[in-house]
Amino acid sequence: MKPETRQQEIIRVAAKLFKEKGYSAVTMRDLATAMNIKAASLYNHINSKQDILESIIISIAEQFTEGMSSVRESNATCIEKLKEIIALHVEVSSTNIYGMAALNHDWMHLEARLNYYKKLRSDYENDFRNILIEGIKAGEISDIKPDVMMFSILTTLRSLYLWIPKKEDVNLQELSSNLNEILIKGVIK
Amino acid sequence: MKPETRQQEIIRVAAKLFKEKGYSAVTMRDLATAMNIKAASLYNHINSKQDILESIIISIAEQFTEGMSSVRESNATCIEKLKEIIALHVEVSSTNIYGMAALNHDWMHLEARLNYYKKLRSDYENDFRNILIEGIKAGEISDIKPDVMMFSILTTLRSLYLWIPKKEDVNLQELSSNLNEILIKGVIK
DNA sequence: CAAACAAACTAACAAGTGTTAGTTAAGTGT
DNA sequence: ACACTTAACTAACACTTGTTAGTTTGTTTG
Repeated sequence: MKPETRQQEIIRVAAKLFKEKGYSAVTMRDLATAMNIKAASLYNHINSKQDILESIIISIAEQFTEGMSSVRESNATCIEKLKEIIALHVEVSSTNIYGMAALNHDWMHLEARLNYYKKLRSDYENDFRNILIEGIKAGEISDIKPDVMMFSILTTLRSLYLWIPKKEDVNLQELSSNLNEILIKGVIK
Repeated sequence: MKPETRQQEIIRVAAKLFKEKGYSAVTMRDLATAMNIKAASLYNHINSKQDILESIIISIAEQFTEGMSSVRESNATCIEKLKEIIALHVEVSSTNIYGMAALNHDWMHLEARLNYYKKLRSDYENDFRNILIEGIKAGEISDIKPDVMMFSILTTLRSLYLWIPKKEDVNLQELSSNLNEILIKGVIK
């Protein structure tokens, strides 16, 4: 493990502040104070406030895209695929607690890369929906509107970042298996 | 139905803008433009930007508190109570699409009434958790960590505002019953 | 008609915004 | 010893922020 660069450190601290107050409410002076330097000094390491937000969000979005690509190409059953998706969210969320907040709350403040982000998200949702539709065809999954099922599962998974840090001793394995129970048993026939 | 006062109209339009960009990113000039007046003119009707946020959030939070109070005092089974909670969220969310966004994203920007809001929220969650715990004792509900179940159900319900407006012809009755299926069947033993 | 009110306006302010320019000082590699 | 890099600084910029003061205009009410 290479030590964190100053830039990465700034981005990490920024993500934490963004989680607490939201992107728009965090000023470069807030960020500088949290780093114990002056606002102008930040610009030795980063290009702009926008850039910080972009690198936080896009990096996570791409992790999800990659993860979904693995799931898509596995030849597990649809229920197994759902479990893989749950594990993916637990993994990505637990290693990006602060970034997930920015992704969920502040994606609309992306500018140059807004459309790219939206494409990643809608592709992800399409893959998700297709898994559900296949599962319904195969008789593995309840024949309820796939969009409602997807919405229900996905909003829970997308909000994990709110939840994981609350419990002192989150056992991620246990959380994953609890979510498997709760989310799947409502979907499986 | 009395016609909407100018103040209510401003608050309604503000909620819409808050949903799109978040409280902090919406300026009084944005709001004024959306109302087709000048920023200063807003102050004939409202006291401050803060006040707008407060009245949006607190009003909804109190609707949930009231609704939960009905549920608490009914003598239905725990599963029935869960269904009542789902119906409550569908009802409140569908009639406050924009306000729900502010409640979910911008509650931390409440100032004077932040603690009041937090109390309402934690009381609500305690009532919710107690219903689950009772249900587990009574053998109606799976013996999984109640907090994880609550988290899963509640984040789905809290995100309804993101979902409802997407579908052109949301049949709220149907949505409610789909959610009953999906959320409950994963919890019931 | 006169008084009161509702709802808009212009002008301004003090504070805060992201960002740039230019400088300094302490290491690091040759 | 030398240039290079890293990481901080001060000072300033043009612009935007929420908000206040004071005024004008049309409508309602006594």
